[in-house]
Amino acid sequence: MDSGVKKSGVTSSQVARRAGVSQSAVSRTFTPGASISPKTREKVMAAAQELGYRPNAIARSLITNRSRIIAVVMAYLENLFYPDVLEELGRLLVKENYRLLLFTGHMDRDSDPVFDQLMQYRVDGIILASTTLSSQLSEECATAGIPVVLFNRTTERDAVSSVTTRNREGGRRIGEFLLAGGHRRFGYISGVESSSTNRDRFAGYQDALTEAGHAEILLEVGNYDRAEAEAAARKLLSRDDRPDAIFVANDHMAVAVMDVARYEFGLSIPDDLSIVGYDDVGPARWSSYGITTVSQPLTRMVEATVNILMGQISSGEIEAEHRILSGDLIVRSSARLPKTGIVEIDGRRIYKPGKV
Amino acid sequence: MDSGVKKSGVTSSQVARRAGVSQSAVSRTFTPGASISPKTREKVMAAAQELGYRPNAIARSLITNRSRIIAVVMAYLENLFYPDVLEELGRLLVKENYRLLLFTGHMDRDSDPVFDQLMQYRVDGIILASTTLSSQLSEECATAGIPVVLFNRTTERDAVSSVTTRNREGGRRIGEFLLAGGHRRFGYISGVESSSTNRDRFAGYQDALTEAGHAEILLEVGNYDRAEAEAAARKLLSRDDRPDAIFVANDHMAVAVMDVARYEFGLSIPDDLSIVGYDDVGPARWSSYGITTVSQPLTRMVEATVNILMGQISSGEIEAEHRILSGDLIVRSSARLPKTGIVEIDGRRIYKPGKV
DNA sequence: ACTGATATTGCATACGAATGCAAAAATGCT
DNA sequence: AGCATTTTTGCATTCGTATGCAATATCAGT
Repeated sequence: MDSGVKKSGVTSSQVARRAGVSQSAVSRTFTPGASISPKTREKVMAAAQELGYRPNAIARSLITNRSRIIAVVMAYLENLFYPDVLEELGRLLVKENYRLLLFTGHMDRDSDPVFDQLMQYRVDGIILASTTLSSQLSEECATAGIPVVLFNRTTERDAVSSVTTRNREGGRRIGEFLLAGGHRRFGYISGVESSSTNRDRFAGYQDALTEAGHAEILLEVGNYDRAEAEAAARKLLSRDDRPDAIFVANDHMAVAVMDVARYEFGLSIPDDLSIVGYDDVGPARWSSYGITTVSQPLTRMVEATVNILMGQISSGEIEAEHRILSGDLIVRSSARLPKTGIVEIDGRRIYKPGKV
Repeated sequence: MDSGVKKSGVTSSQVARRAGVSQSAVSRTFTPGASISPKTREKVMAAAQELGYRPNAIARSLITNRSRIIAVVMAYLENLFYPDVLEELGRLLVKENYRLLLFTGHMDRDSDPVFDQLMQYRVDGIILASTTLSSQLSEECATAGIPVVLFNRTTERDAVSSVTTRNREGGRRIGEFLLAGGHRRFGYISGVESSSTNRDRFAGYQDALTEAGHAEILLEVGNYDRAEAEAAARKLLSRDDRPDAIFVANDHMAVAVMDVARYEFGLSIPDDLSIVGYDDVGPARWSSYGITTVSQPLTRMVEATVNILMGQISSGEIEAEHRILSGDLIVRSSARLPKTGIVEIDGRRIYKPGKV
């Protein structure tokens, strides 16, 4: 019943006794850079091995005041973009010897419980990747002296760090692309209207169109939600002046919109209708969709996020930092092609007007 | 500089001093069920409010020996099934006042670092939802006295709890369905061959077919991976004796297989080729795919998982428990229909042979 | 008002590891 | 060998909270 059983209640003191050294020696053996002779380290390691000892991270954090835990708040896993982010985050954080505490679920007005828990676990940093999150939460965290990074969104007051892409530029490029493709009636299916990402993408789109004299954009709200996007698509597509080009605020919704267009309205894409998305998420690349979309450089975004956090954690300086990356308009088959401006780079077709 | 700043280093002692009570009183105020008078609780609460105090969960776990953290190991987020699981897990665990520590990434042979970290953080329970995980890890955890639940997989030695669905039955039903649909040449694209889930699904499929005299199944390995599934599909579909029905071990791969069949081989589904998947994950329901598939009752699976964990944690008894749920064969449009056996329940079409 | 029972409170200690400090050991140098 | 210097070691304390125990306060009943 207790042959190999090592009901991990093994403490450093027990190891110390077994190895014939002090508890400090054990601690130092497991603390990189601590002063310990090879000989005692050897002894300690042996004893630790036998007893199945692992340092208790909880106790350690208590005294070091570092939990080595990063909280990730993410309320939107249906959109594959976020699982991808999560996976990449996991990879990087592990490399930095950090753990990932995940908080999911929409916590609209009711953000307090989450905040409470973040605080209770004394996480070393927080990544907010939830578009629907009250921006109040981020400020609270920042006030509490915990490094916070907004992922793929910003707030007006830039008191808190963020990592984003040039959404406005992306929206503009989409507008230009559709104009160059000879479209005449433009639609937009929005994400959550208050989200910075949505606002910027739309603003850029609008910029391009109005400059070209196309003031009118048919707008419907999709809230980044599949079902709502479908409903929005139905509304747009049953109009008499049905648009011949729709920019959908992200690929997650664009996929739904394409399905509605094809299977409910019998439209042929891109002949009857062009659709452009945003994110370049998995399904956008699937043959059934082949969505023309603006890519978000996920890996680099995650790198930047982790980088900011690590910097702030080690320096203790929490100065808001804003990393803005850029993506490309990746040309596939969901939208009519302009005559010029498409270049091929690394096997990907990219729209770069003027730079031909 | 220190107006509202509450650099959360606030301790119970500080609150105690402020409230004019002992540290114990503060602790008791925040410990449900502890002996404390309404009056002092009031005082403590007020002081806590002012100082922005939150009990330090780390310190608390140290003494209670409960971290209220559940580790979730999940190495496969590309398959939307798992993000869905994750979201549901988050929901339920939060309800039980537990936090979710996420470990991602394939840790094939090299499972030790993960295990180490699980142990170091003294998690109260572990959910293993990674098909590629060495079954050794689970045993190690169990040995260490931490409740472990395998999610959507099992091991031979049933020393560790698990939650699964009747995969063998599901595979069999798929076989029956395809037979009833009049198919003649059967293919199978497997998941990770060593995974229990894959083995069971295939075994059931095989059972049904061999009983009907169809001994031969054309088999290719997909490893639950999109790219590999595509390759497998190409192999199967370029054969002279191309199958007219393929069971793909999960929907994640089935989607890829459909794309290859349609766009690379110009096949019409289900006229030229029937495809059946497993899981009933999001994309299976999208109009572009409409995959006929066996559903896995995700919500109930997650409930069962959390339920087992909570039971074991509170009782301290770690007796392996196996919950086996069952799903339905949901009929959509990716496979030819049999003449009989399809019933409609709650708006879903389900294949229930014999029970017409 | 007095007694006995019950509800609250504070004291002191424990949890497991990290670390400043001083003692001890090892090392280098002449 | 003798001394100075560096490295290693152990002691004692600390982190923030929970809790057994004894002391104190509260209350009900007569």
